[in-house]
Amino acid sequence: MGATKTEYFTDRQNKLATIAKALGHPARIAILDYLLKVDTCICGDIVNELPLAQPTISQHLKELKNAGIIKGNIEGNAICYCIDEQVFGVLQGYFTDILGKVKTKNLNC
Amino acid sequence: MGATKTEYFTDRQNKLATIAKALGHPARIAILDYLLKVDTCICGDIVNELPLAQPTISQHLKELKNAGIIKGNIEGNAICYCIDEQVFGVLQGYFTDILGKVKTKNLNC
DNA sequence: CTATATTATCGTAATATTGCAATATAATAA
DNA sequence: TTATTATATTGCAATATTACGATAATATAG
Repeated sequence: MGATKTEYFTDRQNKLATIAKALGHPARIAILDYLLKVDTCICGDIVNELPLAQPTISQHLKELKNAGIIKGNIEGNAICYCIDEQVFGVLQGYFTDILGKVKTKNLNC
Repeated sequence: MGATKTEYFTDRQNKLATIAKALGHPARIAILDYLLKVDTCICGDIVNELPLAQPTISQHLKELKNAGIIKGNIEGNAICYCIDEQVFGVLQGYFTDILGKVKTKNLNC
């Protein structure tokens, strides 16, 4: 036990959960905030911006990348990270859908 | 080590991460899907809808409730759960904001 | 070649999550 | 009162996540 039973759920449910899970850590939200703040997408200074050790940030970046939230390109001896806007389109679509359903159904507890 | 260092991040970052984390499990996405599918918000049959044991579902419901994603009211000997649309408004705002920034900045890797 | 700089990976400890059986709690029904 | 029904809590085992020091890998600079 202890492992998520992904086989019991649909692809869509698993995919949404994967994206949400990747966003479910303040350091990763902070990384996205920083990526949005800087104008360039050469992001070799994320390590200096966050109060976490370099291996930890590298790990968080990897998770964001695995979930398809950011993309990374090798640029000389640095790596250029930037947000993959497609994923946010998917998420926004999901929430818009939920909001629409909630409003038309007028569910009240 | 091992615990998330929430004290290093802003309230907004922690709050967003908490909501996203709560959505980061397929069972909890499935619960939300079901809450949207049924017309009533008397939801005592979630246990029969999902392939998980009753204590597990109770735990997932608790997490969704703690994150402010659903609300629950006692209704006789059952409990009526429904989605709290406010949270989705917050999330949608966040993603709309991100999408706007990404598009105006034209970040490409 | 030898630094230096940047990022990734390995190994490991601390902590959190997931899932369920057993049990408890609370409201209603008989 | 004693069922019955619905949900929550406890306790525990299996697994995952978080964080970091040490080290590896890769590219550039000198």
